[in-house]
Amino acid sequence: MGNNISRDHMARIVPEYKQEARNRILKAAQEAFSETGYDQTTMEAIAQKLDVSKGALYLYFKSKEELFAQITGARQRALRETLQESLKEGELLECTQKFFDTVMDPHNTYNINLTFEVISEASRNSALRDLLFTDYSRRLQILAEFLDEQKERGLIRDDVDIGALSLGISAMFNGLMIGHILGIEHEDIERAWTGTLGMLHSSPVRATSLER
Amino acid sequence: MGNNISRDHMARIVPEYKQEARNRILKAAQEAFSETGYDQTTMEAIAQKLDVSKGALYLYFKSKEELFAQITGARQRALRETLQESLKEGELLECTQKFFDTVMDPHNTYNINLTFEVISEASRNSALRDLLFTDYSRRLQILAEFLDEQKERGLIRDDVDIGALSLGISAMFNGLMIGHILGIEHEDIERAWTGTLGMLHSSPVRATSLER
Amino acid sequence: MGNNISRDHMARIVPEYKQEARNRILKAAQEAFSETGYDQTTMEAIAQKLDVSKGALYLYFKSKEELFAQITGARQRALRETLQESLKEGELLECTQKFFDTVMDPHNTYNINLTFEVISEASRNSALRDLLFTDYSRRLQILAEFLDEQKERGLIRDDVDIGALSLGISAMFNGLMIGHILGIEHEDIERAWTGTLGMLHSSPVRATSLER
Amino acid sequence: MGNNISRDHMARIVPEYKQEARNRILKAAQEAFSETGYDQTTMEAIAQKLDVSKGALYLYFKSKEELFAQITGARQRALRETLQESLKEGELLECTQKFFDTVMDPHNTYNINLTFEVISEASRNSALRDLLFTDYSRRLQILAEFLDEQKERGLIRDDVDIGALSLGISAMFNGLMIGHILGIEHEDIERAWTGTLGMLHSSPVRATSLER
DNA sequence: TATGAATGAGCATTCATTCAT
DNA sequence: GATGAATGAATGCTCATTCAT
Repeated sequence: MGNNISRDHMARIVPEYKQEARNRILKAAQEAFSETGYDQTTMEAIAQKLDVSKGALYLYFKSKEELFAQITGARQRALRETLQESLKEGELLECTQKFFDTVMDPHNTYNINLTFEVISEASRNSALRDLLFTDYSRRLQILAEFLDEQKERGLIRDDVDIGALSLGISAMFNGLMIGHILGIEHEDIERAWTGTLGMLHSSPVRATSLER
Repeated sequence: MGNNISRDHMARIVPEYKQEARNRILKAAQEAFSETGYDQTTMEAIAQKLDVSKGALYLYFKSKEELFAQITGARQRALRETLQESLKEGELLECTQKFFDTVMDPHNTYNINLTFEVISEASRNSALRDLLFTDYSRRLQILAEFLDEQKERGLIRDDVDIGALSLGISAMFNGLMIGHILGIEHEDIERAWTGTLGMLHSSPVRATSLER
Repeated sequence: MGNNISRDHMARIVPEYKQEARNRILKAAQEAFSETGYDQTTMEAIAQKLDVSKGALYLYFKSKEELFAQITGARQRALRETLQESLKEGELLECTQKFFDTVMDPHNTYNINLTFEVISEASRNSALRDLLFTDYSRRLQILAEFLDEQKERGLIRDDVDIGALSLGISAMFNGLMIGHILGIEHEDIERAWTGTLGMLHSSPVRATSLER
Repeated sequence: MGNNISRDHMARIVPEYKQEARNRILKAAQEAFSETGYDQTTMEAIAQKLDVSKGALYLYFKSKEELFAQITGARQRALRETLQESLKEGELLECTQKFFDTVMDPHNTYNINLTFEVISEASRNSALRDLLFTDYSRRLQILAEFLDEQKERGLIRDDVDIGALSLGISAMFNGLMIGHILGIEHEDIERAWTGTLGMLHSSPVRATSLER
């Protein structure tokens, strides 16, 4: 009788305890939400995953809604960091491939299924929508800066509209995640990703060859 | 007291009556689901949209779940038809633009919001997932055939992997719908769509010109 | 399976059915509230008294709070009517005695215990307080008019402040109800009521006798 | 970290400490109960008023119920003392006026609102009811003795039933407290109190003096 | 065919109380 | 003595579904 949320991991009195407990809940809740969806996931189910009472969850989050919001926020941050990390150096194909692999990696915390739960919810919840919009814009900005640099280095044709291209690329990525959820083979998705990006990428090369 | 589902539109005894009533329900339900999401939409709300009793809905559909499934099926069919219609003749950019405009048209029955509700649900419901997968594959097939034809007509480079390209294009389309939901301006989305497709498209043209 | 709230009393389709059902719920709820208090009374308990499901209650009242408010309103109306009825004709002692007996009558719908539940609640709920204040004022008005008439008929001394007297009398009545709840014998309460009122009443008589 | 209940007021080891702590809790709890009612007041809220942990309350009172019972007991004692103090010397009107003013004084610890919370509870809890009955009887006794004395001094007519009168007077007082809660103006209440008592009081005096 | 009253299982949230530290 | 994390039982309310009429 009397488990505690971060069982045997940390003494209940140390200050880190609360943060650790919150994180455990966030993780379990993300898992649960991605398995059964926001509405169908009960607080009871989340508590059971942690072998803890329902009441305990409310010591850390004041409602199911807040729990979900926190998860969404964390996911957005994680996604942005992954993107920044991936685009640190290298060429377009290589970098996007890195991003792609990291996000698609099933061991990753970032759970793709949940993405559509969130988007679905955003289509009716303007606060959430605004949050996602802001984050999405920021990611587009990061990608656009990267592409600009590539352009300067002559790896992308001069006449390319970087704004359009970054939105196009990010859209394709999101779209492939849908394909992934629907059961498209990983190998097909990867081929589409590199193949299509390759087409985009190769054009300037050809163009360059023209200059000869 | 007591409207009936196809109020004065058709005699209740003729066989078409039943179909007509079903369609009215499907339409109201799709609207309701896209406004409030599957779980948050009550049968009561759907019934109220039709000015009909809750019980009446169960005369035509055996459960909320079946109602949703039927809607999904109808949406898939509609989407396929739109695609076929759009690709009937013309060139890539022109055809995809037509498709894009038709689907994005807010007057269209096909409600984009609902798409993510469905995908979200599919991520946990394998029967639904299989249904969507089949339909998605069929659409990819249609697109691939179209692209093949373009290739034969020399409008696409010989070395392009059509399977990858069709998946890439369709993914981009889906991804742009996400952007749309999140509030990206319609004009930006259109620019990304035509811009990126243009890049794909133009390369072979350049390549072709080289061969001369 | 499938009781209905006004079991065998009325067909479910007739329009009076709903009113009848509401009344039954109001009655059961009033009983329950007076037995266990507002907070401690569960909707479940009320439903059980009626041998009905909890959900059924919500077909007639949108919340526990509304149910309580309706009961309070009905009680206020009943009390006013009793007062008006009692003061229709006769002299002070006789009339107030009639009022007293009617309200104290345990067979009466008006449940005294509940009164203090309501007052207690009113001490923190200004909307309820305002409602009670309005009703109380109205009753005071009715009593004052009665006393005025008595005064004109010479049954009450000329120099008596009718406003003060009516508030004093009504307060005494309310105070005796408290005594009743605490277990003071009915006979003692009655003696206090008539005895004290008698003192008030007799004064003018004596005064009158002075005029001889 | 960790205030203790009688913060710096007293060393924790001395025996008085415990009593001091109890009193602080009783005071805070009475305040809380009168603000939000017994059921709606949480132990958490009481603890917060004292800037103390919930658990601490249980070191001094074994349950919420006991806490409430102790408060009730203290209130009864205080009320009796006030009554005795007020009736020590002087005439009826003067004495009762003193009592009235003391109890109604908002700076008084004795919180009127709570009275009805207690009565309400008593209507369903026989142990509490018995307690209140005993105390009430004792107060009636004190008042009766006072009135008897007044009678002997010829200030009250010989034929007055002192038992009835004391109950009547005390009831009127209680009833006026209800009026006070409902928002009757203080001045009206006072007028009713002195006015009605004045009638009781003056009549026999007049009558008596006449008969001589 | 259509109604709408009724059901009953379910769920988020609250809170008095306990107890390891 | 004091804390505060954790419990677990409760409770108001909802809603898909059924069924008598």
